[in-house]
Amino acid sequence: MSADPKPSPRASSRTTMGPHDHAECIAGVLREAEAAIVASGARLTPVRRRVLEILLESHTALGAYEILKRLSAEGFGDKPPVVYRALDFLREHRLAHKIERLNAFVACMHPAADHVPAFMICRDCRAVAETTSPAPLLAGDAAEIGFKIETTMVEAEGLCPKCQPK
Amino acid sequence: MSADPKPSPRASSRTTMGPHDHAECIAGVLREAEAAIVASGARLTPVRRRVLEILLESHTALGAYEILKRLSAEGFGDKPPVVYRALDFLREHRLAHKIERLNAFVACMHPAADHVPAFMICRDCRAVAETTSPAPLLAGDAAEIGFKIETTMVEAEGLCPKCQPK
DNA sequence: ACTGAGGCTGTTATAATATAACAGCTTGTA
DNA sequence: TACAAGCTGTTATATTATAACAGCCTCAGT
Repeated sequence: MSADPKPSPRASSRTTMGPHDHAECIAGVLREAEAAIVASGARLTPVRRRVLEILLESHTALGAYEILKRLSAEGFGDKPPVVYRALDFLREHRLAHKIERLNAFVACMHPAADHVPAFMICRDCRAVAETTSPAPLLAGDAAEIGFKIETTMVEAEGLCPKCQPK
Repeated sequence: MSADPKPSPRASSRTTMGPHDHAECIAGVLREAEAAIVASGARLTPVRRRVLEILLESHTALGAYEILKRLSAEGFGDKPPVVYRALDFLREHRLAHKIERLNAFVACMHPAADHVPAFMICRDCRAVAETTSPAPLLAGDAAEIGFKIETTMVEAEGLCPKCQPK
């Protein structure tokens, strides 16, 4: 772990839901992301960096074509592979996750941790809260049938505080 | 619970992976499915029943267009809405699940139980094992931020016993 | 500075997945 | 019989994603 001028907020409290210092949040994640990528020998190029920023700035999960629209408005390419490639890169480096349920993407809120992502997805506004999974899910069942788990994801759908009826 | 001439296998042991009496498996689930649907006042029409059977017969998750191909070969409609509507119906009645990760569908292996589905998905052959989730996942985190969970799903990807290298 | 290798960006084209909207048929009921 | 509800089938289109190739940028070795 590198020295951190200001301690970043508890990883698990980083979500797009509820009150938080968004700018600080973004800066913190970007710092960690940059460090992780450089350490791995890969390059956080302008498109890739911008896609990560767009995801970080968003309070909801974004579809690929939504991200693409913003990229092309800023002078980057406007064809699907541009955004899908950047997303693939970010996902390979664990800086972004795909919310399968929405066919949409979010920035990872704690890139430094090797974790099993778990999401709470608002079906109304698509806000997404990421926490890490509380337990080695399914490990017992997997062992029982000889299945070898490589990645796990938990997706819960419901209503975020804002979208709940009074 | 209704009287059962032969006790069906333990619900959690019903998967498309590993050895089991497939015909018995299918018959058992179909019986439970039919009962649940009749009880709810809905109708298990020929297309719907056939889609459920196709899913039950399969040892892997099936894409909608794959199911549609089989339907149309048997004289049912050959347009996407035909299969998507049947799948929607089955999912509403908890007789089928969508594996978001694969954009594919599987029959529910324990339709009688109100459960949080958890899947182990082979990335090689797409076999899917369903077990019920071991715990009220995320409940603590959800309560903490005021998120109201409606449905949860766990998807683990990896290699099934058959597809693992020796 | 030159050059080749690898990797990144941008493009064309197309594939795969999914839904909206409407017409006509079937089924149960009065 | 005749109506209402709901199911099936259709046309058309939207949305999400990938294959394949061309050109450019970057860096290491010279």
